[in-house]
Amino acid sequence: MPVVKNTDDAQLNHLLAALPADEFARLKSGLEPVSLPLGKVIYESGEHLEYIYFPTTAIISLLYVMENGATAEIGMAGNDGLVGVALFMGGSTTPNRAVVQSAGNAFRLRSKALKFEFGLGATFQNILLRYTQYLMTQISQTAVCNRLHSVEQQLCRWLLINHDLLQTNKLIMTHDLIANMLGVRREGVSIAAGNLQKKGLIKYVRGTITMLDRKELEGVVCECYAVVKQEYDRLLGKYVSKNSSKIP
Amino acid sequence: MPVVKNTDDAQLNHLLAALPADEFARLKSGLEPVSLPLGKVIYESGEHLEYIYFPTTAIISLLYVMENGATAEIGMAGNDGLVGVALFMGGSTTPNRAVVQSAGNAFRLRSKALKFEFGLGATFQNILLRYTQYLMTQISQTAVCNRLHSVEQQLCRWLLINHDLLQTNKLIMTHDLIANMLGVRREGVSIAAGNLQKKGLIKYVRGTITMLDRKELEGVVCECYAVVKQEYDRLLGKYVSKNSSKIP
DNA sequence: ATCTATCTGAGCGCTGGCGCACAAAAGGCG
DNA sequence: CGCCTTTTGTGCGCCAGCGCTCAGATAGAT
Repeated sequence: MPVVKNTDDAQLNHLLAALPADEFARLKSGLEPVSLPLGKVIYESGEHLEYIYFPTTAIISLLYVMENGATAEIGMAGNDGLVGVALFMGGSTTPNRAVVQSAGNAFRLRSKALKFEFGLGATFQNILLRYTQYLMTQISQTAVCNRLHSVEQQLCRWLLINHDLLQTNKLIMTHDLIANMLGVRREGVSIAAGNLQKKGLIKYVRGTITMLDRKELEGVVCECYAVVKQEYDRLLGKYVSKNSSKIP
Repeated sequence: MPVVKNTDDAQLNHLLAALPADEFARLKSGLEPVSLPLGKVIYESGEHLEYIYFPTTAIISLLYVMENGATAEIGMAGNDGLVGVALFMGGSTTPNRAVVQSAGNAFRLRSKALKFEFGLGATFQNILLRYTQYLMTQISQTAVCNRLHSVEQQLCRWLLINHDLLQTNKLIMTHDLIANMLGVRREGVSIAAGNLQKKGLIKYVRGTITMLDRKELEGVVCECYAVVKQEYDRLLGKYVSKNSSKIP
């Protein structure tokens, strides 16, 4: 159900925007705009994928779901990336869930068209593989961060990542949902958020968090945040515009 | 410094063994056997890679090193895989270290030959990408396991993975080294190992751990172990022989 | 305006893992 | 054979995060 007919918006996604004209031209007709509501499950763990998604304004979270129902986030993708690497990596699916964390739009592309263009071994393939390596860095850093850092630091990191992907500094998200992402207790998030609020770095009321002082947040966050960000620039900087994650 | 002239041993690596005759023939001359001593650093975090490694009897650990020197393992590769995905993914390097965890042999292949064969888009590419997806699963599961499971369970998992990659049930490894891998205290490992020994599942003396009862270990371990193993079979089962990780 | 569901604050007690410090045991080496 | 290094056992005190429970606050619905 295409909402818009033209694909100009596709340029909002940094990866699509980075493609040479001829490669984009081939993909263009296959790019279907979709609107993604908050909470929508893009794909379920182990379910074969049909489409790859290139978010433009939406943010999608990669969630791991344990047997007992506990969840933990392993990565996130917004207009800086894509969702569905398993399609071109060959596995067709992955053992994790993808959920819309912030409502917005995306373009999706059918598996067949994706694989064809990927198989040409040109820029598209290069960008997709580099993005995948970036995603691995994200996941690795999450693993390490889970092991070694406090909830407060992890919350900071999570807020900053969101801020980078959002077009605003307002975040629609309850403590409970954040707790599910971070894989910790809701109370733990409330306490950590309370501390940040006391320090004047954020402000929140019933499901809306406003980031007030980015600089200070960057002072509290652990090294994990910067490492991942730098790796994005290193891997994809030559394709996407500088300061891709700049916020007004 | 080739130790052996012929490359028959290369068949010990499951990924190389899975290649069609013609693809292997092209790679053959570029495969250089190397002997990897315990503790050797294959590549340092951020250092540009020259070779990709296909272990035959060695086990290599992917270690993340924090600014303060703390370490945590994010993945492991033995004869079931390879080390150096960054070479074909495009990044040339990754922000983690690769260390020999169990001495043994491997074959290495120069970046240039690797990229050429990868670029052909045949089975080799397919296997490498599938292995990379498997590695992502490994890392994801580590992230989740770090978040949600006890040291004892993680130790179990670590022992079982090693057992799968080893040709023996004897493991040369001190508690202290294991602690560095798991990113926990040495004492924590000693206590967890002590418990497992009391239960009769393992036995250890000064740097040597013997696995006595695999079945029981599988009873104690968390779900993370099986998930990763199944994903290997799903992604690469059609290429490598069944029960690739069977131990006598 | 009131009710109700949702969200956040706060207070228990508990436990796993941390940091530190030191003792005991097991090799290795001269 | 005795010294010395490495490895493992043990025992503190400490704290972050967990599970549970309940109260207060807030927005949305009726």
